[in-house]
Amino acid sequence: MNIELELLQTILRENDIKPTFIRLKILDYIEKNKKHSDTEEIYLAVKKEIPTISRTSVYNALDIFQEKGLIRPLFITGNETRYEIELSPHHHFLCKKCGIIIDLDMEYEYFKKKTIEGHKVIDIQGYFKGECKNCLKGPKSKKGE
Amino acid sequence: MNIELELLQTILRENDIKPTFIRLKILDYIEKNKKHSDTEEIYLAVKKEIPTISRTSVYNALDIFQEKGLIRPLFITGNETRYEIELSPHHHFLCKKCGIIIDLDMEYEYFKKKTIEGHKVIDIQGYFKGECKNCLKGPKSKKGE
DNA sequence: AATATAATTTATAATGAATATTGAATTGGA
DNA sequence: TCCAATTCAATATTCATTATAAATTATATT
Repeated sequence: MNIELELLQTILRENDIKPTFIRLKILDYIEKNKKHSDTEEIYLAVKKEIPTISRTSVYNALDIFQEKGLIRPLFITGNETRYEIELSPHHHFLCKKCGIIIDLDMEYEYFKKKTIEGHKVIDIQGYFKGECKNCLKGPKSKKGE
Repeated sequence: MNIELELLQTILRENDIKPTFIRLKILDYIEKNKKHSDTEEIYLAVKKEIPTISRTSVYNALDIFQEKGLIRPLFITGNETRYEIELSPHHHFLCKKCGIIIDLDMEYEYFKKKTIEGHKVIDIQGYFKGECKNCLKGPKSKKGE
C-alpha cells in the first residue's frame, strides 16, 4: 500500500466510509485523473487493476462518495453523469465541438450566498457551453477525425 | 383554430418549421404551462387531445424546437431532460425536497459575455439546488405525502 | 384527378445509463 | 467460533432516449 492510498484510506475513514480496496481504487482514479469521468470510464480504468470488478460496485462507490460529499456529479452533457473531486466551487465549460469539459477559475459573489430569493442553497452548478479555445483555432487541431 | 395557435403557427413558420397540428399542440403546451416539463409530461398532456400521438413525435418535435432555438433543455435533475420556452437567460433553482424547479430572476454580468477564458460561449446554464422557500416553512406544506 | 415525391407520424425494437434484487463473500463483534 | 451486518458481484429490470422501418399525410408535378 503506497502513501497516496493510505491518505485516501484516512479520508474515507474520516467520512465514515469503510475503505475497501475497490473504493480506494475508484477514489484514487477520480483524484488522479483530472478529467470529469463518467461511470463507464471509471469502470474500465479500475477494471485494469481489478479485472473482476462489476459496474454495480462502481455505481455503489460513487453513490456513497457523493452522499458524503467527496465527489460532485455533473449533469452537463445531458447524457451520462460525470464526477469530479469536490473542491472549492467552480463552473464548467463544455465544448460542443470536441466534448472537452474545462474547469473555469472565475469567482462569483453568489458562491458565498446561503440563500437565493428565499430558498436555501446547498449546491450551485454553472455550465457554460460553446466552442473551446482550441477548437476555435481551426480545423487542424481537431481530434478523433 | 384560435388566435393563440395562429400566433404559434406564425412563430413556427418564421423558424422554418412546418406548423403541423402536433407541433402546434406541443409548443402550445410548453408555452402555456410555465413549468419545466419533461417529455413524458408533454406526451401525456398532448395525448389528451390527440390520443393517437406517439412518444417519438414528441421527441422529434422537441428536437426541432431546440435546434431552432425555440426551447431550451434543462439537465438539472440528472435524470430526464426538461424543457422551457427560450426567453431571456436566467438561472434555475431545484428543490431537492419537493422537486420543484423555480426560475430565478437574478441578473449576472456574464450573461452578456461572449467569451470566457478564451472559449466562445453560446449557452449558459446555472443550477442552484437546495431547499425551496416553501419546504423551509415546515412539514405541513409538504405535498404528495 | 392521378401519380410521384417528400415530409411527418406511428409503431416497434434497440440501446444505454442507472437501479433493484438476490445470493455469496467478507467482516466485525459477541 | 458463531452470528449478524455489511459489502460485493452477477443478473435482471427499469426508464429515458434513439434508431429503424412502415404507414400516413402533405406537397408538387404531370
